[in-house]
Amino acid sequence: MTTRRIAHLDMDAFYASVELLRYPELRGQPVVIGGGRNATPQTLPDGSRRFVRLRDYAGRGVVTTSTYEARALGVFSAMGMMKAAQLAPDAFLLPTDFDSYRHYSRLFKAAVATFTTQIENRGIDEIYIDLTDLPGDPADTAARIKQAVRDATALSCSISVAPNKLLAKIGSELDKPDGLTILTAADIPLRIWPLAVRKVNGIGPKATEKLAGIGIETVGDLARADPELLQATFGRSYSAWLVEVAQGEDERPVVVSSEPKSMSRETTFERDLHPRQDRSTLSAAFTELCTRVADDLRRKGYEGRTVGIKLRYNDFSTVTRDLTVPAPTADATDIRRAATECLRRVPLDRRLRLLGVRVTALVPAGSYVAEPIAVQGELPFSAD
DNA sequence: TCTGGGGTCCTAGGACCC
DNA sequence: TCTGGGGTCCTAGGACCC
Repeated sequence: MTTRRIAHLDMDAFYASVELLRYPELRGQPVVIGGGRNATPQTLPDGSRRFVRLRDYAGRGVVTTSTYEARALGVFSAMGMMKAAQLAPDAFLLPTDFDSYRHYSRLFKAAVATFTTQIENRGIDEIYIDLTDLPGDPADTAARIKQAVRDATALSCSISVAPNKLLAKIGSELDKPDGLTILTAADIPLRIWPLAVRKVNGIGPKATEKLAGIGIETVGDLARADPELLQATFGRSYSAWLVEVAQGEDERPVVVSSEPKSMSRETTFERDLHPRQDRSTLSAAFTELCTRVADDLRRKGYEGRTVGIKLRYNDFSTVTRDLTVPAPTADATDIRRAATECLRRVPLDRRLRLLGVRVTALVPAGSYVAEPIAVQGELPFSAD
Protein backbone atom coordinates (compact mmCIF):
# COMPACT_ATOMS: atom_id res chain seq x y z
CA MET A 1 0.00 0.00 0.00
CA THR A 2 1.41 3.33 -1.00
CA THR A 3 1.42 6.28 1.33
CA ARG A 4 -1.12 8.86 0.28
CA ARG A 5 -0.37 12.56 0.04
CA ILE A 6 -3.36 14.49 1.29
CA ALA A 7 -3.37 18.26 1.56
CA HIS A 8 -5.68 20.37 3.65
CA LEU A 9 -6.02 23.98 2.54
CA ASP A 10 -7.55 26.49 4.91
CA MET A 11 -8.03 30.15 3.99
CA ASP A 12 -6.62 32.45 6.69
CA ALA A 13 -9.33 34.31 8.66
CA PHE A 14 -11.31 34.08 5.46
CA TYR A 15 -14.32 36.38 5.94
CA ALA A 16 -12.25 39.00 7.73
CA SER A 17 -9.55 38.88 5.04
CA VAL A 18 -12.14 39.37 2.29
CA GLU A 19 -13.49 42.40 4.17
CA LEU A 20 -9.98 43.85 4.41
CA LEU A 21 -9.73 43.76 0.63
CA ARG A 22 -12.77 46.04 0.54
CA TYR A 23 -11.77 48.18 3.53
CA PRO A 24 -7.96 48.28 3.39
CA GLU A 25 -7.87 51.12 5.93
CA LEU A 26 -8.81 48.52 8.57
CA ARG A 27 -5.70 46.42 7.97
CA GLY A 28 -3.78 45.93 11.19
CA GLN A 29 -6.85 46.71 13.31
CA PRO A 30 -8.97 44.39 15.42
CA VAL A 31 -12.00 43.68 13.23
CA VAL A 32 -14.95 41.46 14.04
CA ILE A 33 -17.35 40.06 11.46
CA GLY A 34 -20.84 39.43 12.79
CA GLY A 35 -23.66 41.78 13.41
CA GLY A 36 -26.55 42.48 11.11
CA ARG A 37 -27.12 45.28 8.63
CA ASN A 38 -26.81 47.83 11.40
CA ALA A 39 -23.08 47.08 11.36
CA THR A 40 -22.75 48.47 7.82
CA PRO A 41 -20.19 51.30 7.58
CA GLN A 42 -21.41 54.71 6.47
CA THR A 43 -19.72 56.66 3.72
CA LEU A 44 -19.44 60.32 4.70
CA PRO A 45 -19.79 63.23 2.22
CA ASP A 46 -15.99 63.59 2.07
CA GLY A 47 -15.73 59.98 0.93
CA SER A 48 -14.25 58.69 4.17
CA ARG A 49 -15.91 55.78 5.93
CA ARG A 50 -17.31 55.59 9.38
CA PHE A 51 -17.24 52.14 10.94
CA VAL A 52 -19.32 50.75 13.75
CA ARG A 53 -17.36 49.94 16.90
CA LEU A 54 -18.14 46.79 18.81
CA ARG A 55 -19.16 48.81 21.88
CA ASP A 56 -21.90 50.53 19.89
CA TYR A 57 -23.54 47.34 18.73
CA ALA A 58 -26.76 46.25 20.35
CA GLY A 59 -28.44 43.01 19.52
CA ARG A 60 -28.29 39.26 19.49
CA GLY A 61 -25.74 37.28 17.64
CA VAL A 62 -22.28 35.82 17.75
CA VAL A 63 -18.92 36.59 16.24
CA THR A 64 -18.64 34.88 12.87
CA THR A 65 -14.94 35.47 12.56
CA SER A 66 -12.32 38.01 13.55
CA THR A 67 -8.94 39.29 12.42
CA TYR A 68 -5.80 38.02 14.14
CA GLU A 69 -5.56 41.39 15.93
CA ALA A 70 -9.02 40.81 17.42
CA ARG A 71 -8.14 37.25 18.35
CA ALA A 72 -5.16 38.62 20.27
CA LEU A 73 -7.73 40.43 22.43
CA GLY A 74 -9.56 37.17 23.08
CA VAL A 75 -12.33 37.52 20.51
CA PHE A 76 -13.01 34.28 18.63
CA SER A 77 -15.64 32.72 16.38
CA ALA A 78 -18.96 31.75 18.01
CA MET A 79 -18.43 34.10 20.96
CA GLY A 80 -21.49 36.11 21.94
CA MET A 81 -21.31 39.64 20.58
CA MET A 82 -21.89 41.16 24.00
CA LYS A 83 -18.99 39.30 25.53
CA ALA A 84 -16.80 40.27 22.58
CA ALA A 85 -17.74 43.91 23.12
CA GLN A 86 -16.51 43.71 26.70
CA LEU A 87 -13.17 42.27 25.62
CA ALA A 88 -12.60 44.57 22.65
CA PRO A 89 -14.93 47.59 22.78
CA ASP A 90 -12.85 49.51 20.23
CA ALA A 91 -12.75 46.72 17.67
CA PHE A 92 -14.41 47.49 14.34
CA LEU A 93 -17.55 45.60 13.44
CA LEU A 94 -18.65 44.59 9.95
CA PRO A 95 -21.73 42.71 8.76
CA THR A 96 -21.33 39.30 7.14
CA ASP A 97 -21.56 39.41 3.37
CA PHE A 98 -21.90 35.84 2.20
CA ASP A 99 -22.19 36.79 -1.45
CA SER A 100 -18.68 38.23 -1.32
CA TYR A 101 -17.27 35.23 0.52
CA ARG A 102 -18.86 32.84 -1.97
CA HIS A 103 -17.31 34.84 -4.79
CA TYR A 104 -13.80 34.55 -3.34
CA SER A 105 -14.47 30.92 -2.47
CA ARG A 106 -15.15 30.18 -6.13
CA LEU A 107 -11.99 32.04 -7.12
CA PHE A 108 -9.66 30.14 -4.81
CA LYS A 109 -11.23 26.76 -5.60
CA ALA A 110 -10.92 27.44 -9.33
CA ALA A 111 -7.23 28.24 -8.80
CA VAL A 112 -6.68 24.91 -7.05
CA ALA A 113 -8.67 23.10 -9.75
CA THR A 114 -5.98 24.01 -12.29
CA PHE A 115 -3.74 21.53 -10.43
CA THR A 116 -6.10 18.58 -9.97
CA THR A 117 -9.71 17.47 -9.94
CA GLN A 118 -9.16 15.52 -6.71
CA ILE A 119 -10.68 18.17 -4.45
CA GLU A 120 -13.13 17.71 -1.58
CA ASN A 121 -15.17 20.75 -0.54
CA ARG A 122 -15.39 21.32 3.19
CA GLY A 123 -17.46 24.43 3.26
CA ILE A 124 -16.73 27.90 1.99
CA ASP A 125 -13.12 28.32 3.10
CA GLU A 126 -11.42 24.94 3.17
CA ILE A 127 -10.76 21.92 0.99
CA TYR A 128 -8.89 18.65 0.99
CA ILE A 129 -6.74 17.87 -2.04
CA ASP A 130 -5.44 14.41 -2.92
CA LEU A 131 -1.93 14.98 -4.28
CA THR A 132 -0.98 11.30 -4.35
CA ASP A 133 -1.11 10.88 -8.11
CA LEU A 134 0.38 14.28 -8.98
CA PRO A 135 3.97 14.20 -10.21
CA GLY A 136 6.65 16.10 -8.35
CA ASP A 137 7.40 16.87 -4.73
CA PRO A 138 4.15 17.42 -2.77
CA ALA A 139 5.75 20.22 -0.74
CA ASP A 140 6.64 22.02 -3.95
CA THR A 141 3.14 21.48 -5.32
CA ALA A 142 1.63 22.86 -2.12
CA ALA A 143 3.81 25.96 -2.38
CA ARG A 144 2.69 26.50 -5.97
CA ILE A 145 -0.96 26.06 -4.96
CA LYS A 146 -0.54 28.71 -2.27
CA GLN A 147 0.89 31.10 -4.85
CA ALA A 148 -1.92 30.35 -7.30
CA VAL A 149 -4.50 31.10 -4.60
CA ARG A 150 -2.74 34.35 -3.78
CA ASP A 151 -2.60 35.34 -7.45
CA ALA A 152 -6.30 34.62 -7.90
CA THR A 153 -7.60 36.26 -4.72
CA ALA A 154 -4.87 38.37 -3.06
CA LEU A 155 -5.58 36.22 0.00
CA SER A 156 -3.33 33.89 1.94
CA CYS A 157 -4.03 30.35 3.00
CA SER A 158 -2.39 27.65 5.08
CA ILE A 159 -1.71 24.20 3.69
CA SER A 160 -0.55 20.99 5.27
CA VAL A 161 0.44 17.85 3.40
CA ALA A 162 0.14 14.61 5.35
CA PRO A 163 -0.60 10.90 4.88
CA ASN A 164 -4.32 11.38 5.57
CA LYS A 165 -7.11 13.90 6.13
CA LEU A 166 -6.95 13.71 9.94
CA LEU A 167 -3.29 14.77 10.04
CA ALA A 168 -3.58 17.26 7.18
CA LYS A 169 -6.43 19.03 8.98
CA ILE A 170 -4.43 19.28 12.19
CA GLY A 171 -1.32 20.29 10.26
CA SER A 172 -2.87 23.26 8.50
CA GLU A 173 -3.44 24.86 11.92
CA LEU A 174 0.15 24.44 13.08
CA ASP A 175 1.69 27.34 11.17
CA LYS A 176 -1.14 29.79 10.56
CA PRO A 177 -1.36 32.22 8.85
CA ASP A 178 0.29 31.64 5.47
CA GLY A 179 1.64 28.29 6.65
CA LEU A 180 3.04 25.30 4.81
CA THR A 181 3.41 22.22 6.99
CA ILE A 182 4.59 18.78 5.91
CA LEU A 183 3.71 15.91 8.25
CA THR A 184 4.82 12.29 8.02
CA ALA A 185 4.12 9.31 10.26
CA ALA A 186 7.40 10.05 12.05
CA ASP A 187 6.04 13.43 13.18
CA ILE A 188 3.17 11.91 15.14
CA PRO A 189 4.91 11.49 18.53
CA LEU A 190 6.72 14.82 18.32
CA ARG A 191 4.16 17.12 16.76
CA ILE A 192 0.74 15.51 17.27
CA TRP A 193 0.89 13.90 20.70
CA PRO A 194 1.64 17.18 22.54
CA LEU A 195 -1.55 18.75 21.13
CA ALA A 196 -4.75 19.14 23.12
CA VAL A 197 -7.36 16.55 22.11
CA ARG A 198 -9.65 19.44 21.12
CA LYS A 199 -7.41 20.05 18.09
CA VAL A 200 -8.69 16.83 16.54
CA ASN A 201 -11.50 17.30 14.04
CA GLY A 202 -14.36 15.33 15.56
CA ILE A 203 -13.48 15.83 19.23
CA GLY A 204 -15.73 18.67 20.32
CA PRO A 205 -16.55 20.34 23.62
CA LYS A 206 -18.47 17.39 25.09
CA ALA A 207 -15.90 14.72 24.26
CA THR A 208 -13.08 17.00 25.44
CA GLU A 209 -14.78 17.36 28.80
CA LYS A 210 -15.38 13.63 29.16
CA LEU A 211 -11.78 12.92 28.23
CA ALA A 212 -10.57 15.42 30.84
CA GLY A 213 -12.75 13.54 33.32
CA ILE A 214 -10.63 10.43 32.85
CA GLY A 215 -7.37 12.35 32.90
CA ILE A 216 -6.83 12.71 29.15
CA GLU A 217 -5.80 16.16 27.97
CA THR A 218 -3.50 15.58 24.99
CA VAL A 219 -3.45 13.26 22.01
CA GLY A 220 -0.44 11.58 23.65
CA ASP A 221 -2.53 10.92 26.77
CA LEU A 222 -5.07 9.35 24.44
CA ALA A 223 -2.40 7.15 22.84
CA ARG A 224 -1.41 5.84 26.26
CA ALA A 225 -4.99 5.43 27.51
CA ASP A 226 -6.50 2.08 28.42
CA PRO A 227 -8.76 1.04 25.51
CA GLU A 228 -11.13 -0.64 27.97
CA LEU A 229 -11.59 2.60 29.86
CA LEU A 230 -12.20 4.48 26.61
CA GLN A 231 -14.81 1.94 25.58
CA ALA A 232 -16.54 2.14 28.95
CA THR A 233 -16.63 5.93 28.64
CA PHE A 234 -17.49 6.43 24.99
CA GLY A 235 -18.97 3.20 23.67
CA ARG A 236 -17.57 0.85 21.06
CA SER A 237 -17.67 2.93 17.95
CA TYR A 238 -16.37 6.26 19.18
CA SER A 239 -13.69 4.68 21.41
CA ALA A 240 -12.38 2.64 18.48
CA TRP A 241 -12.14 5.84 16.48
CA LEU A 242 -10.31 7.60 19.33
CA VAL A 243 -7.74 4.81 19.42
CA GLU A 244 -7.08 5.26 15.70
CA VAL A 245 -6.91 9.02 16.03
CA ALA A 246 -4.24 8.76 18.72
CA GLN A 247 -2.07 6.79 16.30
CA GLY A 248 -2.69 9.29 13.52
CA GLU A 249 -4.59 6.71 11.49
CA ASP A 250 -7.36 7.70 9.07
CA GLU A 251 -8.35 5.85 5.91
CA ARG A 252 -11.13 8.17 4.75
CA PRO A 253 -10.82 8.97 1.06
CA VAL A 254 -10.98 12.44 -0.45
CA VAL A 255 -14.61 12.62 -1.62
CA VAL A 256 -14.78 14.65 -4.81
CA SER A 257 -18.55 15.02 -5.17
CA SER A 258 -21.59 14.56 -2.97
CA GLU A 259 -25.31 15.20 -3.03
CA PRO A 260 -26.99 17.49 -0.48
CA LYS A 261 -28.98 15.68 2.22
CA SER A 262 -31.05 18.53 3.58
CA MET A 263 -31.84 22.19 3.15
CA SER A 264 -33.07 24.44 5.91
CA ARG A 265 -33.71 28.00 6.95
CA GLU A 266 -33.98 29.27 10.47
CA THR A 267 -34.18 32.61 12.20
CA THR A 268 -33.50 33.90 15.66
CA PHE A 269 -35.89 36.71 16.57
CA GLU A 270 -34.75 40.11 17.80
CA ARG A 271 -36.85 39.42 20.89
CA ASP A 272 -38.49 36.23 22.06
CA LEU A 273 -41.98 35.90 20.58
CA HIS A 274 -45.04 34.45 22.26
CA PRO A 275 -47.04 31.92 20.24
CA ARG A 276 -50.33 33.67 21.06
CA GLN A 277 -49.47 37.33 21.68
CA ASP A 278 -47.16 37.47 18.66
CA ARG A 279 -49.13 35.06 16.54
CA SER A 280 -49.23 37.10 13.34
CA THR A 281 -45.51 37.95 13.48
CA LEU A 282 -44.66 34.29 14.01
CA SER A 283 -47.01 33.17 11.28
CA ALA A 284 -45.43 35.55 8.78
CA ALA A 285 -41.93 34.41 9.76
CA PHE A 286 -43.03 30.79 9.42
CA THR A 287 -44.39 31.37 5.92
CA GLU A 288 -41.23 33.23 4.96
CA LEU A 289 -39.02 30.33 6.10
CA CYS A 290 -41.10 27.84 4.09
CA THR A 291 -40.85 30.08 1.02
CA ARG A 292 -37.10 30.44 1.36
CA VAL A 293 -36.53 26.71 1.74
CA ALA A 294 -38.75 26.10 -1.29
CA ASP A 295 -36.76 28.70 -3.27
CA ASP A 296 -33.48 27.07 -2.25
CA LEU A 297 -34.75 23.65 -3.32
CA ARG A 298 -35.96 24.92 -6.68
CA ARG A 299 -32.83 26.92 -7.38
CA LYS A 300 -30.63 23.91 -6.71
CA GLY A 301 -32.95 21.41 -8.37
CA TYR A 302 -34.05 19.22 -5.47
CA GLU A 303 -37.24 18.00 -3.82
CA GLY A 304 -37.65 16.43 -0.41
CA ARG A 305 -40.03 13.99 1.24
CA THR A 306 -39.47 14.87 4.89
CA VAL A 307 -40.43 18.27 6.23
CA GLY A 308 -39.32 19.32 9.68
CA ILE A 309 -39.48 22.23 12.09
CA LYS A 310 -37.15 23.41 14.81
CA LEU A 311 -38.15 25.53 17.78
CA ARG A 312 -35.89 27.10 20.34
CA TYR A 313 -37.61 28.35 23.47
CA ASN A 314 -36.59 31.33 25.56
CA ASP A 315 -34.68 28.98 27.89
CA PHE A 316 -32.63 27.85 24.86
CA SER A 317 -34.07 24.33 24.94
CA THR A 318 -34.69 23.04 21.42
CA VAL A 319 -37.22 20.65 19.95
CA THR A 320 -37.64 19.27 16.46
CA ARG A 321 -40.52 17.51 14.76
CA ASP A 322 -40.70 16.09 11.29
CA LEU A 323 -43.17 14.48 8.97
CA THR A 324 -42.61 12.36 5.89
CA VAL A 325 -45.07 13.05 3.11
CA PRO A 326 -46.05 10.62 0.33
CA ALA A 327 -44.19 12.36 -2.50
CA PRO A 328 -41.21 14.73 -2.55
CA THR A 329 -41.94 18.40 -2.96
CA ALA A 330 -40.24 21.76 -3.44
CA ASP A 331 -43.49 23.69 -3.14
CA ALA A 332 -43.79 26.35 -0.45
CA THR A 333 -47.47 25.61 0.18
CA ASP A 334 -46.87 21.87 0.53
CA ILE A 335 -43.95 22.52 2.83
CA ARG A 336 -45.96 24.92 4.94
CA ARG A 337 -48.84 22.46 5.23
CA ALA A 338 -46.56 19.66 6.43
CA ALA A 339 -44.63 22.01 8.73
CA THR A 340 -47.92 23.15 10.26
CA GLU A 341 -48.75 19.51 11.05
CA CYS A 342 -45.40 19.32 12.83
CA LEU A 343 -46.20 22.49 14.80
CA ARG A 344 -49.33 20.87 16.21
CA ARG A 345 -47.19 18.28 17.95
CA VAL A 346 -45.06 20.74 19.86
CA PRO A 347 -45.79 22.65 23.07
CA LEU A 348 -46.59 26.30 22.32
CA ASP A 349 -46.82 27.62 25.85
CA ARG A 350 -43.57 29.55 26.08
CA ARG A 351 -41.87 32.33 24.18
CA LEU A 352 -39.84 31.32 21.16
CA ARG A 353 -36.32 32.45 20.43
CA LEU A 354 -35.88 30.64 17.13
CA LEU A 355 -37.96 29.07 14.42
CA GLY A 356 -36.65 26.87 11.63
CA VAL A 357 -37.94 24.84 8.69
CA ARG A 358 -36.06 21.98 7.10
CA VAL A 359 -36.57 19.61 4.19
CA THR A 360 -34.65 16.31 4.16
CA ALA A 361 -34.71 13.04 2.20
CA LEU A 362 -33.81 14.99 -0.92
CA VAL A 363 -33.92 13.67 -4.46
CA PRO A 364 -33.07 15.50 -7.69
CA ALA A 365 -36.16 17.34 -8.92
CA GLY A 366 -38.24 15.23 -11.29
CA SER A 367 -36.51 11.95 -10.46
CA TYR A 368 -39.30 10.68 -8.24
CA VAL A 369 -41.65 8.06 -9.66
CA ALA A 370 -44.82 7.57 -7.65
CA GLU A 371 -45.45 4.23 -6.00
CA PRO A 372 -48.35 2.46 -7.66
CA ILE A 373 -51.44 2.63 -5.49
CA ALA A 374 -52.58 -0.75 -4.25
CA VAL A 375 -55.80 -1.97 -5.81
CA GLN A 376 -58.48 -3.54 -3.68
CA GLY A 377 -57.77 -7.09 -4.70
CA GLU A 378 -54.26 -6.79 -3.32
CA LEU A 379 -55.30 -5.57 0.12
CA PRO A 380 -54.60 -8.08 2.89
CA PHE A 381 -58.15 -7.71 4.17
CA SER A 382 -61.57 -7.36 2.69
CA ALA A 383 -62.60 -3.77 1.96
CA ASP A 384 -66.29 -4.43 2.71
C1' DT B 1 -28.67 42.21 27.04
C1' DC B 2 -24.99 35.15 27.15
C1' DT B 3 -25.38 31.59 23.25
C1' DG B 4 -26.16 32.53 14.50
C1' DG B 5 -27.22 29.75 10.58
C1' DG B 6 -26.46 26.01 7.47
C1' DG B 7 -25.05 21.62 7.33
C1' DT B 8 -23.52 16.13 8.28
C1' DC B 9 -23.50 12.02 10.83
C1' DC B 10 -24.78 8.96 14.62
C1' DT B 11 -27.81 6.69 17.98
C1' DA B 12 -31.86 4.59 19.48
C1' DG B 13 -36.57 2.99 19.85
C1' DG B 14 -40.79 1.57 17.70
C1' DA B 15 -43.38 0.17 13.58
C1' DC B 16 -43.60 -2.91 10.18
C1' DC B 17 -42.24 -6.63 7.11
C1' DC B 18 -40.54 -11.19 5.87
C1' DT C 1 -43.88 -24.35 27.65
C1' DC C 2 -41.89 -18.59 26.24
C1' DT C 3 -40.75 -15.38 23.38
C1' DG C 4 -36.64 -15.86 16.26
C1' DG C 5 -33.99 -12.35 14.06
C1' DG C 6 -32.80 -9.42 10.38
C1' DG C 7 -33.86 -5.39 7.57
C1' DT C 8 -35.79 -0.80 6.59
C1' DC C 9 -38.32 3.30 7.55
C1' DC C 10 -39.71 6.96 10.57
C1' DT C 11 -38.92 10.11 14.24
C1' DA C 12 -36.28 12.81 17.94
C1' DG C 13 -32.29 14.31 19.80
C1' DG C 14 -27.48 15.39 20.09
C1' DA C 15 -22.50 16.05 18.83
C1' DC C 16 -19.87 18.25 15.80
C1' DC C 17 -18.14 21.24 11.92
C1' DC C 18 -17.56 25.65 9.21
